[in-house]
Amino acid sequence: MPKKVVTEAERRRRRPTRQGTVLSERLIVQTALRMLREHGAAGLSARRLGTALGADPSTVYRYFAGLDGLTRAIGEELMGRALDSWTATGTWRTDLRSLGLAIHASYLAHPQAAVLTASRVTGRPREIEVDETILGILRDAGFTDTDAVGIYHAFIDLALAFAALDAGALAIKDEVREADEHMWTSTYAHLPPTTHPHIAATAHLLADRMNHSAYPVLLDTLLNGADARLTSTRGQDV
Amino acid sequence: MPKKVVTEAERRRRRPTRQGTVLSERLIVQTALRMLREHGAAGLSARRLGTALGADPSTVYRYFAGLDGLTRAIGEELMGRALDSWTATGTWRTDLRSLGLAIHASYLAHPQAAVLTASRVTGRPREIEVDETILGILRDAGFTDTDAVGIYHAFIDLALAFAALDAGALAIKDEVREADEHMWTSTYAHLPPTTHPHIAATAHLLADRMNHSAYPVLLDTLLNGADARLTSTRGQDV
DNA sequence: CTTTAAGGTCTACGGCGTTGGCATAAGGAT
DNA sequence: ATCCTTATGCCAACGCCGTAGACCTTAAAG
Repeated sequence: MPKKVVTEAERRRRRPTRQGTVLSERLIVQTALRMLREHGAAGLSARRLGTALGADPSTVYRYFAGLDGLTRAIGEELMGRALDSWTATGTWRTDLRSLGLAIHASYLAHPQAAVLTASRVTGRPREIEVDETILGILRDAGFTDTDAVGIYHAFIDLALAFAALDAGALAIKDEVREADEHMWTSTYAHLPPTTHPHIAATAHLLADRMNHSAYPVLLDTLLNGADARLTSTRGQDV
Repeated sequence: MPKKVVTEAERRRRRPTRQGTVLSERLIVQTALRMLREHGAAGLSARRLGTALGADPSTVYRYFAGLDGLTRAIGEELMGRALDSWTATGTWRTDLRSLGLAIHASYLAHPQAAVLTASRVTGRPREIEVDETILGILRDAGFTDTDAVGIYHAFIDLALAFAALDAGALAIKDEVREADEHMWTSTYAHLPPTTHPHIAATAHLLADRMNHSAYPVLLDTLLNGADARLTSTRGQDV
């Protein structure tokens, strides 16, 4: 890499762009998010981002090590927003549930961005903060360290996996506009009972279900399992 | 699209390529899978695929409507392989569990391909076959239609979401080769207890956990929930 | 054996990520 | 106030990419 990427904290000079805008990591990330929202996942490119910023495309490389670095920063931003929108109550189950939903919602608010970032572990500050928070909730609730780590793992991966999956579905809908939307009422509803009896019998229910996320149900299932584990452990070693 | 895409069944003439190979959807999909495995997700391009096939890149467009169409065919292939590798025993819980693991494993066998396809619903035959199978298992087991559809939804989305998430992690590992692999033993292990007490306290456990998939645990959690639901329903209306 | 059109090939377009070199002005030192 | 250094924005260019349209060749239908 010929260009040295300088971290935001060390950045000293703030030379305005030819068109007058003053760049920053924050501005670039937010512009990228806006472009993703407006023009879809394929609408984000270094060149277009440059134009949108009123700067040369290559300038972005002074702030991020390639578009991949920008992508990770976007993920970090979404994770941060989830955390900011969340408040603790002190009840572990309530807090975990709302935190999971907050993460899911934060990503789904920017489906095109989520598709790019949700399956990446970045190790950046806000992401670590989320991890610390989850582990704290669990350990404070009385889970053993082993249980806490196991549940934490399932919890965070479930949230991220469904953020990615549901965002993918949303992003496609946004782009193909209904071409895909009626899949469950078109393709699946017209399968003959002779070859596909079970789909045919439940087609009306499927159409309803499949256009919503399965995440809340699975989250509750996970929390139920954790709850059971907690009470059984309490019974054992207290 | 200037090139009319002909379905495999209607294809009549099989003109060999300049270099002698005879093309088919199947050959193209398998070549693409091999390229993905050997050169990573970025290693698949129409041009490289053409060279690998001994054909002009644009020939691919006679078989698939763009690389996106090829991608969907690859997903269909992976789903088909999962189904072929699976055998029913007649016990709903055993069968669902093994089917879920088969889907997950089939995708993870080709992480780079899975990343591209796992979050796409294609509506192609083998995918529909899987859906019909799952619904059949559940309805035959005695679940009400409503429950069956709910569990089916959670089940298939869980499998696909984790196929995508875990494949993403694997694909990155394959490419960045350990740069990312030791994240949990490097970044997270060195966080000071003062700022991140919970991560610090469980760092040794985290490193173990985070390099494995949370999918089996969540799958079992889901099946537990389903089982409970089944017995409670039986109690009610039998 | 002729005809016809399927299907492989050629060429070209516009866009992409990224880089190395260059110019200029911001900010510290005097 | 002036100079100096160097951070940071700009430019031009490289080698890729997906894919459209015209063309050509040859398998098969009659």
